[in-house]
Formats: sequence, C-alpha cells, structure tokens
Amino acid sequence: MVKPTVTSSDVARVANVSQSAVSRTFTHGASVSAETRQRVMVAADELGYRPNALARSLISGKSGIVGVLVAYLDNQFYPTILERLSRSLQEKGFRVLMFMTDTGDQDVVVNDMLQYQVEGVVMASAHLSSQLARRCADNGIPVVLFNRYIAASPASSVTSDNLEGGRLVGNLLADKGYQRIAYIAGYEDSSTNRDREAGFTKGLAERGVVCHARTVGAYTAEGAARATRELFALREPPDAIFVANDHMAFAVMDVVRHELGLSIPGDIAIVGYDDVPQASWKAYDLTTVEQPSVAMVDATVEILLGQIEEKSVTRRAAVLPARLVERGTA
Amino acid sequence: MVKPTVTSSDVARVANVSQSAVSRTFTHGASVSAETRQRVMVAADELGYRPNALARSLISGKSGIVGVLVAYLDNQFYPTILERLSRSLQEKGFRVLMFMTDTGDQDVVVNDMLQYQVEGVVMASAHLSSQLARRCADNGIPVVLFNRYIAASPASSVTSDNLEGGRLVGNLLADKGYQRIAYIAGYEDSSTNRDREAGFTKGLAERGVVCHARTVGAYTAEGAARATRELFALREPPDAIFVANDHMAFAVMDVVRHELGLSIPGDIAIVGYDDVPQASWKAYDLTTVEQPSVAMVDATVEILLGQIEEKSVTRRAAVLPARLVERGTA
DNA sequence: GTGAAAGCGCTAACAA
DNA sequence: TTGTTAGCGCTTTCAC
Repeated sequence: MVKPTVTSSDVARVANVSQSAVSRTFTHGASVSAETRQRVMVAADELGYRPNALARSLISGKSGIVGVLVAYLDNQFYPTILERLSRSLQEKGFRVLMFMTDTGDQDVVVNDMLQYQVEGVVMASAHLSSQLARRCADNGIPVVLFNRYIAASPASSVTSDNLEGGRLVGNLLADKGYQRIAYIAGYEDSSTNRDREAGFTKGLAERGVVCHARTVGAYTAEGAARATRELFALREPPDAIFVANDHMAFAVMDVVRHELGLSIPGDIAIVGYDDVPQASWKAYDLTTVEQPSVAMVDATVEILLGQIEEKSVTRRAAVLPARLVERGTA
Repeated sequence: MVKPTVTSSDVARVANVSQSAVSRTFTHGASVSAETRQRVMVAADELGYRPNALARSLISGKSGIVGVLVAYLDNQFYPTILERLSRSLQEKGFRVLMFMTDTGDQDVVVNDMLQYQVEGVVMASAHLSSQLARRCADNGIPVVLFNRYIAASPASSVTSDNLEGGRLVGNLLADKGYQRIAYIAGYEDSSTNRDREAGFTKGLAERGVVCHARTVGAYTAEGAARATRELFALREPPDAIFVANDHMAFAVMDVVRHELGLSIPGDIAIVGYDDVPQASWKAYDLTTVEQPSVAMVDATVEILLGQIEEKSVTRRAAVLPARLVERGTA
C-alpha cells in the first residue's frame, strides 16, 4: 500500500486554504493564525503530509546538509568522533551526508558533496589533497579539517596541541630515565605525525636526550607491528617507544608481549596518543596523550556553523590542549 | 571569492545551445551529438558548472540517498559495518545520510529521513520501535534491519544465523567438559540476544547440560563488568562464560583477569560473539563466533537496491551462516 | 538530435 | 494574516 506523494497543494485543498498557508504552517517563524494552522494540521495529518526537504532546499538555498568525509573507521578514534559529531550536528538541525574515501576517489566524493549542496564540510581523512578544501572554499562552502591541517589552505582546522602532547611524552620518558627511546611514526605526510614527532624530539632535547631510533608504522596495525620488529632487530633495541597513535600502540604491545615475550613496562615502556576508549581497557592500560574529543567536536561544529551562518569562509584554526594520561605502560 | 551559483542556463548561453541540451549532456543515457556535448563541456568547465543534485532529485523523483540509522559506535562491530556499507552504497551510486539515534528521538529521525526523500533505509539501531519500519514501508520505502529483525514488520532483515552460532558455542563448551557454564545476556529485547541464547541453551541441551547461571550485560561494557561480578559473587561461580557479544566479552575478560585475578582459559573460559577486529588482538585472543560482515553488508545492499529498483516493498530475510572461530580463551 | 515549454514541490516577495 | 505570483534548477515530453 504505497501512498501517492502528497503535496502541500493537496493539503491546501482539503484544508480550504491557499498552498502558501500550508507552507507557512510548516515554515518555522512564519505568520499563520492559530485557526489556519489548526485546519492545516488536521488536513496534513489526515493525508499524511510531510514537507519535501529537497524542494524546500532548492528554493531556500539551504540544504541543511553537512558533508562528512572519513577515511577509515578501524582506528577507534574516528568512530568516537563521528558519533559525537553526528549527534551534535543533528541537535543543531543539520543532517550528515557521510562519505568514506580512499586516496583515489576524493575528487569524485567532493564533487558529489557539492552537487548535493552541502552547506559545510568536515574532513577527517588522513590523506587529503590540499586542493579539495580549496574547491569547496571557492564555492563559498566552509571546510573544517578535523585532526589535521594544511598550511596553505583556506580550510579551517581543529586539532589538539600535538606539539605540546609530543613534548609531554618526550619529557616523561626522559624523566623516567629510559636510555634508548624510540619513535614509531604514523603516516609521514600527516600534520599530526609531524607535530607529535617535533614535540617529542623537543621534549627529549629539553632533557638532553636524543631519539634512539625511529621506524614508520603509517597509522596501520600491520605497519606498527612491522615497525616494532624492525626496532627489535636493531643491535640496541629500545627500552621505551613513543607510538604516534593508540591504534598502532595496541599492535606494538601485542607484538612486544606475545611475539617477543617481553613485559610492559618492565622490559619496555610504551606510550600512545589519542586516548581512545580501548586505551583504558585493562588489557592495555596504556599511558597516552588525550585528545579532547568533546572539545574538538564542539569547536568543529562551532566553526562550521558559524561560517555557514555568516556566509564567510575565513580560515580559523582551533588548537585544543592535550593532556598526558599516565597509566601502566610507562 | 565566492562564485555565484552557475546553472545549466548559464552554460547553455555560453555554449550557444538550449538549456535542455546542457541537461542532456549531464544526464546519463540521453542523446546528444558529440559536437553539442563537446561545446557544453567546454562551457561547463569554463564556468565551473556542477549540476544541482537536489533539483534533479526533485523532478526525477529519485534522490539517490539512502538513510542509515545507527545507535552507537563504541561496539566496533558497527563502525566496521558502517564503513563497508557506506563504501558499497557509494560504489553503487548512492549517498548515505547518516543518523545517530537514541531511544527517544527515533520518530524525529525517521521523519527527517523521509522528508529528505531517502530511497531506502538501513536500520542498525538496537532499540527500535517496530512502527518505524512500518512508517517507511507505508511510504513505499524499503527498509532493511541490520543484525536484528522484527517478526511482525514489513521490514526486511539481514542477520547471521544467531541460533546456530549460539548452538555451536553451547556444543563447544559442553564438549570441552566445562562444568558450570554461564551466560551473560545482551539487551534482553533484542532478537540477537534471544536467538543466541536460545541456540546456546539448545547446544548445551544436546550434550545434556543446562546453563549454570545467567546475568545481563545489556550490550554495554559497564553492564558486562557488573554482570561478571554478579556471576563471581555466586556460591558456585562459573568455569565458562558465553558472552552475548565481543564488546562485552572484552570487559568481562578485563574484570576476570585484572579484578578477580583469574587466568583465561585456565580458571575460566570465555567465548564471545561477532568476531570484531579486536577479538584477534593477542591481548584478548578471543574465541568467538564470526558474523560474516562482508556477506551481511552485501545482502543488505542487494535487498535494498533490489527493492528500490523494482519499487516493491516486500519483506525479505537473509540469514547468513555463522562460524565458530576458536582462539585462546576456551 | 534539438529547442520550447511544462512543471517537480516548495518558499518568498508582494498586494490585498 | 492571507492568497497570488514568480521562480529555485532541473528533467522530460513534445514537436520539429
């Protein structure tokens, strides 16, 4: 039993009012008398009327849609963010058009978002060509890069203070007296990796220590496992490792414990970054740096909706404080 | 530098063709001469033209949007699914309008989806009033319930064979000779919980065993921790626990090991359900039942797009095979 | 193959 | 407050 589409004109006919009266009844902040509204609502209920948001968007020029671009969800940091972001945007009256993206199809995806008239875009994709954001900005659509930034870009960004977070880890490991402190890098081209590493190096330097060794995990579990094995194949293996994010740190810990048979933190200290939910699970109990996900999402939404409202696409960069969370792995 | 919106008429003017010619050029499978197409494309490129998908949807009656409803993303099963589902739908030319939902606002959310003219809906929300699916079906919009079903509903469903999966676990634990086998339930009202438990009970019964004890974790980590403590407060604590999903099983294992100081599987066996990525992480190495997420997503997409295409909303139920994955916790 | 014209369902002036 | 009117940007007959 499929009802034929019922339009505002149908409702108008039944309610014995003009079509615009129906429109007004369903438009927030329009002036309708109580009586008209009443009649319209009755008719609408009877017919099962539901305004067509697409038609509305077409004429109002506001789609009420925000595009969200994500690269992968296996790193638990992103589902957490996606959930919060989604809820927040919904509360504010926006819908989320979500896209998963690989390196290859970003152009297609951004094009799609623009065709659907998104009013704003959040990009939480690791690999991200800098022109994409520009394409959006050129169309007057504000973009917020989440957990990453691109220097020469009109896109706003929200990050935590990765430089400071890295520094805190550098200080911590040096202060604890570790002798051979290593770093497992994330994806080399990412701003998070650059900043965390730079901060880390600085934090060590402040204590007169230099990084003992460095391998690359590229933000994947498999990469991290490989990077760990490389470190332990060295003549002088590390006694502490700073891993560029928690997602990799778990893989590192698994290799260290179950493949190399070492104990944490007895034989080797591990520190991660992000403070994803699993970091506090007792099986890992990972010392890490918290990214303030709630504050980061709040900032994202604030910047985005602010720019949507005032129709200005200016670059804003929010950098939120990072906090060391000391648990049992260092 | 915000470009004013450029429409097909603008392109037509520059290309010296009619507006319909422009439309045809951008409509798949319309007839345009090579020359016209060429001229249109040049003009479109020059102006930075991009068809307005909303206007297109309005007239064609096809939005190309699928609504996806999710309850929470902290159970890693769902991010995994969401990612696959999203990618698959994108490949097939659909966009995903994603909604997070709590128990309270489902009506609002479904209403919103319908207003945005979604062509189909996937619901992966645990708590789900049965009338929601009906509302969609009444509007001729196919609905697929993912990982759950509602008997008296026009909505299709895709699940794994939870009954069989539970049975396998019952058999396994009985065969391994455990004496006091307990069950930690998920959310009582969910079809997954009902089926897994029923299968489990049957699997035990086949070996002449009855379930020793039962508590409820309600599919949350905290609930599972509580449920575990309850079990171990019994005069006769269990020597094996079947936990209704992996997400809870991790919490159970953490309590068992780090709070109760017991070893797994030495002192107690644990079996989960889902086979989420973390189940294979060495820190847990969880024996569990695999839900074939790829096949489940494929079935979901197939059912949904099938019904969208043939405009028929008939109930289909796909039940995919579950498989026992034996690891180190039993 | 092409252009003219109609209209998808709605909002937003404008007059009344 | 209300109805009338004019589109939003597009697809799709329909003649040519």
